[in-house]
Amino acid sequence: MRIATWNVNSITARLPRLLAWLESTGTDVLCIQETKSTAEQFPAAQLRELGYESAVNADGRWNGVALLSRVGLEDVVVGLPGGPDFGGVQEPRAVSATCGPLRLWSVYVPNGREVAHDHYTYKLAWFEALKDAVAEDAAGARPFAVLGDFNVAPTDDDVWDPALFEGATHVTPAERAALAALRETGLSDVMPRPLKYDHPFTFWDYRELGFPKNKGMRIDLVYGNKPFTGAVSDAYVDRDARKGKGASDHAPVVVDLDL
DNA sequence: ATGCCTATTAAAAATAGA
Repeated sequence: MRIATWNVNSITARLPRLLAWLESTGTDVLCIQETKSTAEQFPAAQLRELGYESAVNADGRWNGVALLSRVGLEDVVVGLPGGPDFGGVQEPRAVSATCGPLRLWSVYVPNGREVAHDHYTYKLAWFEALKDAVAEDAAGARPFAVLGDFNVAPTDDDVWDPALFEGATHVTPAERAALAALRETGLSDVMPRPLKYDHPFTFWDYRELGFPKNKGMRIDLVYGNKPFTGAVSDAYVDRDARKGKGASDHAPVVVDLDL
């Protein structure tokens, strides 16, 4: 089975690429982030023509997540139970479902913006709620994984120049401690292979030649429990999907499983 | 070439991304 996670930066703008990518890679389950759509605008019909069912949590121009599956999609949970509000609302940043033998989450962790910003406090609270929400499944016997845009670089090796990130979000001890606490529930970071260069970056800014100069970050992660990681046969970042006109600023992380 | 930011909302400029 092949599963993947991809921050598409607008499902509407990315739809032609997304459909072609699903067909060319033969992906069975895809976790999507930043649909930037309402649930009504989500192209469920076109995806169904390709054989995928959709579980969507989306409400407008920002955020939005989804799960696509052609191996079953059951017991869908929309949202992060116990998750914090921002601006008085629960933003659409999580959806989970059972896809064949797997229990999976698609998550879009809040960015944080700046360390002094309310959004950063919100980010840490969101991580705390995520940890509590997944703990039981993480410790369970069923293959389980949280996939998505975590908006944290787990180590200094996961940014192209750690010195440039001094004092910025995505690299702070508190954010990395939140990741460690999540792993403590029984999850491990499934490290993908880079298909070029030394680091499996998953995001490159659109500005200043980020991609051609490989000024990237690894912030799109796959956190799986033991039954999940034990079934992993390969994992890689599909950097080809970041090339050319009309690309997202994130590349997909692909995981192959012996399941 | 992998190439100097993109998407949305809304009708110009603001917001968000990281």
